[in-house]
Amino acid sequence: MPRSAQIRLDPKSEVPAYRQVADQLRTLAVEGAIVPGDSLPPVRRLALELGVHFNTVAEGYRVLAQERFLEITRGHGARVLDRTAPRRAGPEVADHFRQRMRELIASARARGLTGRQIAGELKTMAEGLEKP
Amino acid sequence: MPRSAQIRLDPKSEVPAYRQVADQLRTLAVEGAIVPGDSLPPVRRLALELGVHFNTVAEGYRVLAQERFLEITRGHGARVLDRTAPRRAGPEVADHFRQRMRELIASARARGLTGRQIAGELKTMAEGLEKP
DNA sequence: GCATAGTGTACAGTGTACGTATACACTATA
DNA sequence: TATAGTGTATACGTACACTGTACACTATGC
Repeated sequence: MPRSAQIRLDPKSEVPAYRQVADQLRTLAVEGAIVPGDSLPPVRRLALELGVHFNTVAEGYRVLAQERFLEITRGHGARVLDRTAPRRAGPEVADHFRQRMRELIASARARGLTGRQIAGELKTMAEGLEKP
Repeated sequence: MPRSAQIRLDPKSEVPAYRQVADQLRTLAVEGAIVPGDSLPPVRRLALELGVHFNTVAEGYRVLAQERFLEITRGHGARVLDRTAPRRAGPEVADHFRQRMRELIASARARGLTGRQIAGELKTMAEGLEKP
């Protein structure tokens, strides 16, 4: 894993630590910051950096292994897989995405972000997705 | 609460039920589907509809009451408040929003949604935010 | 007034999830 | 083959989610 691809845990978050690890690694993989063939740090080393127990990191790795993002082998470490793109998603995936997005936006507005600011963020992300 | 403003729980979700209640009500409030002065259903009735215990719904109501979205009074019920807009958000709110959004997008792509599809969703929402 | 129904609240009990400690099994390498 | 480095398995303490039940407060009809 390139040094630039750092992950950070938020102790105040309601999301459990092992899932933060999984979420952030998945994001890095999808965005191409880590690519197939890359080796992830050993659970003990990453755990030390993040300030948690190595079993917590291992659990995060296992989540991603189950999603076919990683291949884990004893004594060898975790390696990023060349994940075959899943077949076209059904409508429930888009529905779920929309709902979570609505909630996330509502939460941001409730915390003082304006519709204008949020719209700007969304457009920036949309552009990044269309012209990578 | 208008009948059109339905909320639904996903039993398979990793998000606890009481937080699903809070998240969805917050979304409805921010989007204007429920407005100041509206009365929410009694916890026992909503709980029956959702298939959970009324204390679970009550906990969700309390989350929103703490955020100043609701006023709860014994024997009276829960009423939507005229929430004064919070002062301008600091940069950490936007940062947090961006990060969560990245993870949400990555998760959707991992499930088969294409960048094109997601970009379309984002644009639609951005437009909805700018011209309400 | 008073009884009664309707409302949210408090608190204890149960099961589950999270994070940790520790011992183990497998692999690489000298 | 010895040893260090890797992930795995299991047990345990703690906190959390949800429920059951008893309670307190308010509204309403008589």
